[in-house]
Amino acid sequence: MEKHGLRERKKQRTRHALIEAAVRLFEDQGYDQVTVAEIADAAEVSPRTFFLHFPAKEDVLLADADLRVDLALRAIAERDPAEPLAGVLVRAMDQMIAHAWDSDLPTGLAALRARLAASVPALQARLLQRYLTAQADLAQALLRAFPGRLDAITASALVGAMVGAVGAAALTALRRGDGPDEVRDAMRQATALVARSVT
Amino acid sequence: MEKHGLRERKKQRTRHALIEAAVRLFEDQGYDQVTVAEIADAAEVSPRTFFLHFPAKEDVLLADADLRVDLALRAIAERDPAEPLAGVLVRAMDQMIAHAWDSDLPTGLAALRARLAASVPALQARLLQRYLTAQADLAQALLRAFPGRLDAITASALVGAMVGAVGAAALTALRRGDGPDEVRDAMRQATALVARSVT
DNA sequence: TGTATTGATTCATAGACTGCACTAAACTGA
DNA sequence: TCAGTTTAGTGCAGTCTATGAATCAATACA
Repeated sequence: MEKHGLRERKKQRTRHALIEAAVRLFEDQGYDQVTVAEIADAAEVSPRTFFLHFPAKEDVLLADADLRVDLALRAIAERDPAEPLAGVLVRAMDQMIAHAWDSDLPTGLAALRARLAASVPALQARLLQRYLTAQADLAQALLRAFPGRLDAITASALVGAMVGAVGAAALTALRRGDGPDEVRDAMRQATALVARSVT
Repeated sequence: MEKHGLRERKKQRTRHALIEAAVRLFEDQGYDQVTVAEIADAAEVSPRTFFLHFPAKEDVLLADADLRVDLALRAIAERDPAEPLAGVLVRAMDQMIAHAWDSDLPTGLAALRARLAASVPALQARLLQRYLTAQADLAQALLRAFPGRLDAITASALVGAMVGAVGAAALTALRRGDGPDEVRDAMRQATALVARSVT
């Protein structure tokens, strides 16, 4: 999996420089007040290069979202054949929640992203959109894991309910100023709620 | 509530002209291929005027979304005190589903919007964003309607699950080419599924 | 070493969206 | 009917995101 040598390392370095510059500038001045040109400038890189690494301005803050989805997909694929549907679903969601709070918290990225995502519409929208495409993959994986038990509509409705519930719970917790632990608990509570609809 | 005379009527006329022109052009050429300038031109209006009526290009297709949310809100507010939580939720969602299939189907707007929303990221994002703000309103209404029964997290998780499930079910049905009736049934099935998590 | 990749740059351009000054038409009250 | 006020719409200049094309320069690899 690991790509080779120096070239790749350099690429990652400018990528990180862009992310770091963006985070710092966003923290100081707010999302809308910072232009892509300024981010590129702070990272000592051409503005064009920014779009070589990220398809849009928002994505600089969503760099690692795909990774989480892979975790959930693996959780579904590697299930114990005896494990019930509800258990698999909850475990997959827990993977994502846990990873979010493990990997991003130390860097402080999670807090910033949460704050910005709650207040900047463009970012909020892009985040939701990511979740939506992830939903399709998760639903398909679930359908494959329980072929006789589920149809396509039920599988996607189930995943949609999970993601929708967790997202909504997280957002309301964030909006009322809860700390990371409380937000995580709210998300877990939401998964438990939806899990009850699967008997 | 009704604003007075001629001025307001003229304003609505240009608004409708813009919507109609946009829909027609989108249908013919696709969302990305049509510029705001072309829409304005077809509506015989200045490009600047477009943004006087709609905050962004996407919103010309989402003109009536708020109306549906009001229906659901009213369904929650005017509930029979004896009606159980699950019943109120299902009824509120049914209101939105029914209205969508009554008002937009005849005009063909629903089909176009669904098709475009599935393929145009910008539109998808804006649509999701609308759902999100609607969710917050619905959750609040639900919380008010069942003060002792629910907390803020549970209320928003419940609404999130409903909207998420219905949205996902509709999208998968649309993606596999189902007709309007089948899509509506898929949405109803999703509401029933989530309703089971409320006991 | 020589050649092919490829990350990054520069230049040019499209298109969404905004601020501002302005016109003309529609409302208001006497 | 005639002032004065409001406001939908216009025109223009400008900002910012995003993309395409040509090019450079450093790395990879034969």
